[in-house]
Amino acid sequence: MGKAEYTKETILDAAEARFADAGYDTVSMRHVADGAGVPLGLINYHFGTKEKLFEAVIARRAEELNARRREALSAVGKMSPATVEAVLGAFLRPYLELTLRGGAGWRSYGKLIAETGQSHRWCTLITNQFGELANRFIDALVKAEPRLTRELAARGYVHMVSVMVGIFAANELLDIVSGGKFTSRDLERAYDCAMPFLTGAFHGFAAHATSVGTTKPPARPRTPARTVRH
Amino acid sequence: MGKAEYTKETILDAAEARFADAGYDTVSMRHVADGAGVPLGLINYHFGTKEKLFEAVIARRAEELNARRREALSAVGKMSPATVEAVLGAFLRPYLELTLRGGAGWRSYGKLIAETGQSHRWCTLITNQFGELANRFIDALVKAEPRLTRELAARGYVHMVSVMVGIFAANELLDIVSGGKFTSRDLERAYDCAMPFLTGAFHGFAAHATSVGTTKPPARPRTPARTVRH
DNA sequence: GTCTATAGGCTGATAGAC
DNA sequence: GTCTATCAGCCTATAGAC
Repeated sequence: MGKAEYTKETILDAAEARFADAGYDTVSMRHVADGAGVPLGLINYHFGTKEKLFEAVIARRAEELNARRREALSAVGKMSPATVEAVLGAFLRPYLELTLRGGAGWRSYGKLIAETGQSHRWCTLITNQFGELANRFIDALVKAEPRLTRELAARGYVHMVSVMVGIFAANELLDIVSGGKFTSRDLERAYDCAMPFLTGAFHGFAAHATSVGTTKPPARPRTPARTVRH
Repeated sequence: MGKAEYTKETILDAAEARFADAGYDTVSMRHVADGAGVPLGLINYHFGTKEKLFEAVIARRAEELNARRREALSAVGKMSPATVEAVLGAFLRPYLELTLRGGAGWRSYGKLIAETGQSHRWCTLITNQFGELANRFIDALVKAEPRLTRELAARGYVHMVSVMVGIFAANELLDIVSGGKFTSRDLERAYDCAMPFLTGAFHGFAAHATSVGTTKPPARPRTPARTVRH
């Protein structure tokens, strides 16, 4: 690695850590420069603007995460029959493994994309990086559970991302509502629990596919009984 | 309403709308002042700091939302037997109804608490306002589905909040992964689909309660087969 | 309570020496 | 490629006239 490359990586490391901890807006270019031990001007020289720096942070590790997910999904495709659970695992487990055992950089990155991925502001950036695989996972979900309409599979995928984000963003809601008895910091445990939750959710979707599965929802009384019937 | 009260409400209205649209950090006190049509100094006079202004925005409508949820939960408690679905509806439907039919202010507020509620930064503020009811909903979930351990009920509650947040934050992921075929803007439809998803999820939790329900997870092989067994 | 003016500091970005 | 010095603008918050 050339010296310039090394400098850029150092800057990206510092930016990644700071952005993950404090968020894009509260972190200044000076904070990043201090964290990386480089002068301020060097960051603009290498990355142009703050926004481009952020995009570079997101992009740096995206392809490896995508590759691992692609690989895991491919392995699932060779199963017969592939289960919904296996498809969900192919999406979530690479993310979990890298966050837990990929080192400090991946730990920051995992938190960063969780906190970034649900904001309207960076939606196009995130979907540019990770959206490519989304439809292949949705395809796999429909294949594993043919009762799913494409709409329900897509909605389920989005919900799964929401749950994932909630787990990895470490927002401590679980700690608070459980009075500290359970902690959101144990990601292994969170994963083990999220899995039956999500598989159950998709089974619920499949079971109700006939009643909610049309693109135009069936006419239903407006005020009372908004509830979907069993 | 006195003139000063009216001024404060006007400021809160403008702050609510701006914060919901652009986020706390990107909105300046000057933006709020311009939006409200009042001079900058008046905001600091009435609310002190920007952070306190934000807290006042969140607090203003919190009690009404809590009251409606409390009422709905109380009605569910009189059902026999209460269902998981009914408990979830008691949490989600007041939020949906106010967002859809409470006027522009509630529409902004619904978006704002969705975008705020999942961030680490405002976690204590949000749980101060909405955490009180959380344990009553968790209690109701356990009562409706006694196979749930308290841990699973708490985790399920948190996941439900994540899904809710994903729906109301309008981050357009659904629009993108579905190629515009389905839209995240139709909240009624999103609610109707989220309901069977979430009830299925809790049923999945209940069915797996014996295998994942202990506080200390059972010993399980580290590298392969992280998957929870059926 | 309302409004104006301004203090004091931090921001992203750049020009220019080396 | 690296580093220093600096620009111009925006920020929150406040002092003081009315």
